[in-house]
Amino acid sequence: MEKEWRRSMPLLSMNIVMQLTGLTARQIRYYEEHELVQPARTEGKQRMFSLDDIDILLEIKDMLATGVNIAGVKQIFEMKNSPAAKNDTKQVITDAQLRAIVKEEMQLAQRHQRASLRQGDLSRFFR
Amino acid sequence: MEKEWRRSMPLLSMNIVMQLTGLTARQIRYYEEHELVQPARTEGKQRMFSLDDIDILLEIKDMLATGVNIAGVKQIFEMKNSPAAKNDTKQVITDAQLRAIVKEEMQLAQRHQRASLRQGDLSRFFR
DNA sequence: GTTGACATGTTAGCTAACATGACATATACT
DNA sequence: AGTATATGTCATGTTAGCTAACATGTCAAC
Repeated sequence: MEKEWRRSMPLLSMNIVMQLTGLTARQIRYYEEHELVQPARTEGKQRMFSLDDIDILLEIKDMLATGVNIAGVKQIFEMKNSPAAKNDTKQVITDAQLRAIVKEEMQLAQRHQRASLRQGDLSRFFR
Repeated sequence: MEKEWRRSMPLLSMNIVMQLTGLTARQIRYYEEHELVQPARTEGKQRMFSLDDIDILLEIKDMLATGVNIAGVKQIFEMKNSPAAKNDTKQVITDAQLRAIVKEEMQLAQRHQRASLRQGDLSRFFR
């Protein structure tokens, strides 16, 4: 309970954070620009980082090194912080639709008419 | 219980899947290449997709449209399927380390020696 | 206060690679 | 027989992520 706010206490300057993370100032600002970190500011607008911020920065560094891009990192962070998000591949096709599709498809195949259903994007029918 | 295997039953051909998802064959193969989908195969090596596959493909399409890249999509999928992964920003810096850092930093600042700790990447000490 | 290191926001530009397209050839379906 | 798919290779546009550079602003110490 005491450690908690100690970790979120903004006491590290840009300079130190650069050393701790191995990131350039430009990179760090870039990540902030994309809302991945929100360091506190002094009255004079200078960034002050907490330990939590450092953790986040190191995580970003990790993921980027893995090949994930900023958009991906953001998505993953959101996923971590939202308790929901647990939905396994949401069901976008109902069984009824399936039956219709397959039936339609078979009819078409049988009639050698690859003209109607087969052309055009049907994805709009789903989700 | 019956619907389950119906959804995972591979019965859709490339052609249909293209219509259903609005993706090109090239795209779908590309995603498979990156192990995001694993469609079944006929004896003649032709892909046969299940409804679950379709769901996955639509999800991929969604995320890519959002700006997430393949690596990100993969990461997110893994995160969904692994029960753990729940770790909020794992602690990479201990309080002891913190004290050392800050102390060191203050001493250095005081002595006007911006030469020792301040240069070099310290990120290797963490994680 | 004045000084000198450090931060800031902004702009401009590089580069590497991601995601697709396109084509060719071979094999599989019906 | 004729379309649909497979696989592989080459090519391409776009843009994400970053560096470099600048002019201005901040902070601590003397």
